[in-house]
Amino acid sequence: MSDEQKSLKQIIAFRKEKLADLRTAGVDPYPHSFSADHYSDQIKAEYSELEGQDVTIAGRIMSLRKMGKAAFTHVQDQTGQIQCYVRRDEVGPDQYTAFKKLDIGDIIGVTGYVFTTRMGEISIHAKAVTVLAKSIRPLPIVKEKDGETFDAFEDKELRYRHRHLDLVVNPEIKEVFVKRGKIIREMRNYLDDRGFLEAETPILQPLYGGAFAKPFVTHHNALDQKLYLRIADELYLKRLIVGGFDKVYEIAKDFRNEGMDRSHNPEFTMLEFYQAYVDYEYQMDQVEDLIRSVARQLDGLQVEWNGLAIDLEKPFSRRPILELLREATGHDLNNTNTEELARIARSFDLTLPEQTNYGQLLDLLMKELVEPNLIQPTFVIDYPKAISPLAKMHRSGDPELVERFELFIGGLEFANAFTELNDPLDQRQRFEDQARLRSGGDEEAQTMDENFLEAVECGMPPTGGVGLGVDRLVMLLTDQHSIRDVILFPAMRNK
RNA sequence: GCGCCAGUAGCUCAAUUGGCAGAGCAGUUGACUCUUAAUCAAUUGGUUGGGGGUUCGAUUCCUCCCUGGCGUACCA
Repeated sequence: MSDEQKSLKQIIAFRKEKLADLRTAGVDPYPHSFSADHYSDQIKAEYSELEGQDVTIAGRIMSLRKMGKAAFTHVQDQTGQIQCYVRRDEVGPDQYTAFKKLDIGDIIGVTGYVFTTRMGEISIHAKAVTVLAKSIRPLPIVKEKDGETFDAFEDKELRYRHRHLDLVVNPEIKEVFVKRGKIIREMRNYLDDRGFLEAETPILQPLYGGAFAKPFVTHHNALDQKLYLRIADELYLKRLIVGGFDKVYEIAKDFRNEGMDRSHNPEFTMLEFYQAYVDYEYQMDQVEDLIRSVARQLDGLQVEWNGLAIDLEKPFSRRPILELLREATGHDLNNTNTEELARIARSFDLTLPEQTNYGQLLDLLMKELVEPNLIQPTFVIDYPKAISPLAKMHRSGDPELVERFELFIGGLEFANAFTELNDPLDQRQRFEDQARLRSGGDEEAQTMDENFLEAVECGMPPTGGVGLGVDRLVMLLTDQHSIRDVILFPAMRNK
């Protein structure tokens, strides 16, 4: 492995020597604290007031140009970089000797007055340089001239595996994670302002449910019992609704043991919120409003994503799934059976899985023929009962339809929501139907959850519930096209 | 899971039909008190992702494996 390479070892050995030299010279290379009073961007912004004034900054050495008895260095703090001019006659021979032992990557504090160099760069003329942390492992060095970048650190694998380096060397990516923080904060604010309770439900669950997915399995030693990492928190949050909390939400890490690609990470963040006495129509309004409210905290309601201009301001359209499928296939799918669906799918050259059921076929048709075209925000509504075991029958009286919506933007699914099924007998029946699918080979069919059913049997108020993919919302609002670029430490194979 | 592509120094990349594994930056030593890819001089650094094979000789050809990227399938 590259860590074992001789030349890297050599570099580290040299740095350790310098570290020892510093200690010999009476310099503590790892002091316990330091007080800076300015950030680099602030000094640049307030240059006219600060010129000639003393400031103290702290940060990492990103470039170093030593010239005998003087040197220039760029120091990077949380806000950016600023150049420091260090002159022996100014800082004194002891500090200058110590300074000469420093490397790119070391953390230092600099006190000095603000000035502009002959080349016109706002800089700090150092009066004192303090070593705050010596680095012994080299940083990838990115250089730049006339807007051209040299030796960029851009290997995706290295960036994801060594995110600390990525953040140091490509500081522009910090913006994505700052925005991610804002998005989540605004979600909380939005729901808190409307009287929602933030709840925490189990991640380790004896039964998993609330979505169609394969779980991660683990084992509790003391209980000698199998546990699953949650795939959703739906069933627990609904128990809280039964218990009398009328508005609850959780921003939850969910875990699904499935493939990973640019829109799927095995652990991902989902916002789920449930509100008693409202239906899915109310929730459509609320989701629209929530997304707008979050977008306003960032760059506004006109969003550019993946080269697509997406308008979050116009009312999101609401289209029944069967209507969309009729437009896409030319067939009225009301009252179709599995065989007819399969025939239609084949007529569009879609490859069908060996074993397939009605719900999976509908899903396939949607995915292939409809979803990629749902660029502007669209609520797909009124799903077939067969693929919605937790959603309530449609008020229209159609025995095949439930009150459910999914939100699509840019061809990606962002939310899934129902008027929640609160008829305990119907719910039991649905679980039994799922169990049949399961024994028929559908691994993702949901499992009978007696504890949940018992709760519903105690009486659950009419409820509207929503699940919203947080990572995807971050992707949309930061114009990132891979989920790995909105997750600080995306899942990677063990090396 | 399947398909395509890639892996050479700490970083970014070369290496002709199979013929001594190279450059820039970083590092080391020295010079240099307004530089900014600092400059100048000298210099260190390699099990070419790993195993096996073909060959007098493999970074190059074959094969298996590892890792990643992209696409595709399932899922949000």
